[in-house]
Amino acid sequence: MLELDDIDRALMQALCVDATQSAGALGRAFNLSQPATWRRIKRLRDAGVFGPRRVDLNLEKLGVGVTVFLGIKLATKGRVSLEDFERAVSAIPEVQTVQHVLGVYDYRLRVVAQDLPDFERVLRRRVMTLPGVGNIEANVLLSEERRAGPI
Amino acid sequence: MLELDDIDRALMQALCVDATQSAGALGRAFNLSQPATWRRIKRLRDAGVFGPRRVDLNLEKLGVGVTVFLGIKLATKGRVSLEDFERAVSAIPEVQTVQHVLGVYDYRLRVVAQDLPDFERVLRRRVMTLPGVGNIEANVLLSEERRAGPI
DNA sequence: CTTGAAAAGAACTGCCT
DNA sequence: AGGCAGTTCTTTTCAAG
Repeated sequence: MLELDDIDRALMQALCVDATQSAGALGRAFNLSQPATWRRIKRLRDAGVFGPRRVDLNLEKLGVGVTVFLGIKLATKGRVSLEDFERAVSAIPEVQTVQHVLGVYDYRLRVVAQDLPDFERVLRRRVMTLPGVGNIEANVLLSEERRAGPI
Repeated sequence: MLELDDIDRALMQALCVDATQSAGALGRAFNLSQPATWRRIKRLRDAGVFGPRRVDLNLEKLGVGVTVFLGIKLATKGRVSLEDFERAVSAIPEVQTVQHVLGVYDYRLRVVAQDLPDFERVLRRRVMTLPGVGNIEANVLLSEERRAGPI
């Protein structure tokens, strides 16, 4: 198992927030030289702790005004209907994330739209017509704080 | 307002999935030269459509086995109790994301833990003792598909 | 728009404490 | 383990067609 000290954790956290930072810049924050920092990052990378690097979109600049979380309970379950549902939901461009969950809902969707009228269109014409959909609950995003994680 | 053509959209989408790709590599996918691609990306970047670049953590490698979404309804609302709640929830290291929402819940939390017993500890000792908490609903993540977005 | 080349910066290596 | 000095590679920028 991988051993992590406080500096490793701090490096991971910093890279989660902004992956653009170079090894040199990161090192200065911890009084480490560029190669020392680089070696630590390489060790973490080789251990596979880093997943994909992605860039977030600034949704406001793209005319996206509302983000809504939908909790969906399926009416009919079973292997086939799950796959049908997942295939159909993947075809909706406004759906950013599809999470298969266990609990109150069966699926949770993160959906974006330009405004509420636009969201209503997506909801009525795309989401409510998905195969097997039973109950739908919605939460509109007001604000969001993402953090590095527990490590 | 920023004008986007299909290539711009495809570039954005590709960068959302993997921000490591160089302008040259991206360009080859669309039969564009490296400088042409680079200029398009720079134009998008200057327009502010790209938010922070982050790296995802491979939670399994870090001993994190379960991800749970909590929907929380506050018992007492008002400006003070919201701020109290947000401050307290930010102090829980297992909380990855805090979303203030409008609808069935007041807050949604993305919480990670090593396993279910560990999650129960977090739930009982940290989450259920948060100030103002009323009702809590949980969904355990089974699988997740993230996509580029609606643009 | 293209190709080609130069400048800047980051990544990587070896050797040393 | 960390630091220093150097090399290599990529990214970024510019010149010219």
